[in-house]
Amino acid sequence: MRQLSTKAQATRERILKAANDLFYLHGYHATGLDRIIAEAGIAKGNFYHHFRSKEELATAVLDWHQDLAFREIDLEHILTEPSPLQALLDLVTRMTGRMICDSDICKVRGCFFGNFALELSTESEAVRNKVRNIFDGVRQLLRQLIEKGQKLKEIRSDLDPDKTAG
Amino acid sequence: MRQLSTKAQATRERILKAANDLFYLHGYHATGLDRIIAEAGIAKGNFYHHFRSKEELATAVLDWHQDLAFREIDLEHILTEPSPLQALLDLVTRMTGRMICDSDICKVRGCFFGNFALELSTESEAVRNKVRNIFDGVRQLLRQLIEKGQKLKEIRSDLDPDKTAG
DNA sequence: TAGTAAATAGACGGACCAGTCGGTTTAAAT
DNA sequence: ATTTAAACCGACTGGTCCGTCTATTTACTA
Repeated sequence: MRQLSTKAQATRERILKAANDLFYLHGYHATGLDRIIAEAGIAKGNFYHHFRSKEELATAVLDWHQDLAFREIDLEHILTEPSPLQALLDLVTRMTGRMICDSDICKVRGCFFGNFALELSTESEAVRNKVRNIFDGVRQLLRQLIEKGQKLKEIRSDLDPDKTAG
Repeated sequence: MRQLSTKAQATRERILKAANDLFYLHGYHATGLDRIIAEAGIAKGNFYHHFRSKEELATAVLDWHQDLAFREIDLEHILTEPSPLQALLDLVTRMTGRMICDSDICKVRGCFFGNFALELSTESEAVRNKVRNIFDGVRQLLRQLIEKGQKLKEIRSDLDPDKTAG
């Protein structure tokens, strides 16, 4: 990754934040670039200085959102929680908690990555792969917690860890 | 509903079928009208003879798909099945079965209505209401089956039928 | 068979789309 | 102070979007 000045980094961050919110609210196709740059408060040319295309922005937003999600879910806490079963429960609670939206018109806004995949997985291989990697990561995390819980006798040992995680 | 000749009905059906497939595969916004009418083998003007707008097509497709789904799920069988528990299991199995897609690039294509809602619920009140009605219908069906099962002692009576259905 | 409305056709328009490009400002390095 | 490149600007392009328009064919009805 090339070096960015703090100001340029802030610009990039504003773009990602704006795109993240708009994509989540209206979807990828329904969100025009003009709307994103208006929200970010920058000009068109500046956007293309930071991103090659809208698709590249999409993948960058996926990364950005993953970081955000890990922070909000407090992955650190999940990994250090001594009881794997408790860790699992916390993890699932927080993950599902991120998919709720208490507005008049919708109660569920779904999984950010899943929504993205639904709209783009048939069009963009880059997005498809990125989403798959993210899901695989979550699956592995779940599997490890299950295995740990089975060793500590907190979780029934007749369950197949991988399948249960899936 | 005004009377339609058989041929016009067939045309309408072709549009619905094409839109249904394309919307499900690529999503609403990613599917242009030109693509739909090409698939249906008709001209633009003909489309607007049958539908006022793309949005009206969307709601019509929702109705159309609901009919299709009820037929494929064999609602008749569900309602006449003597054991409510068995009926419930069959219903859920068939509903989830409709959300699978065995292609290389995706294993899950999700719920047709849910996908639609995700893309359009923030934009179109008509679509939002229609999807809500459909979901409410399914919820009521589930609730009735649960209540029936509880009367017949097939289902634990300490469950709240409405919440469980939800 | 004449008349009429439904059904079909496709060229066209204005809006908006992602993306480009030449030019300007900012800031760091020499 | 001069140079250089990163950062930024916004008008512009070609294409696609949804939807409109006029014209023509089909089919029923009187």
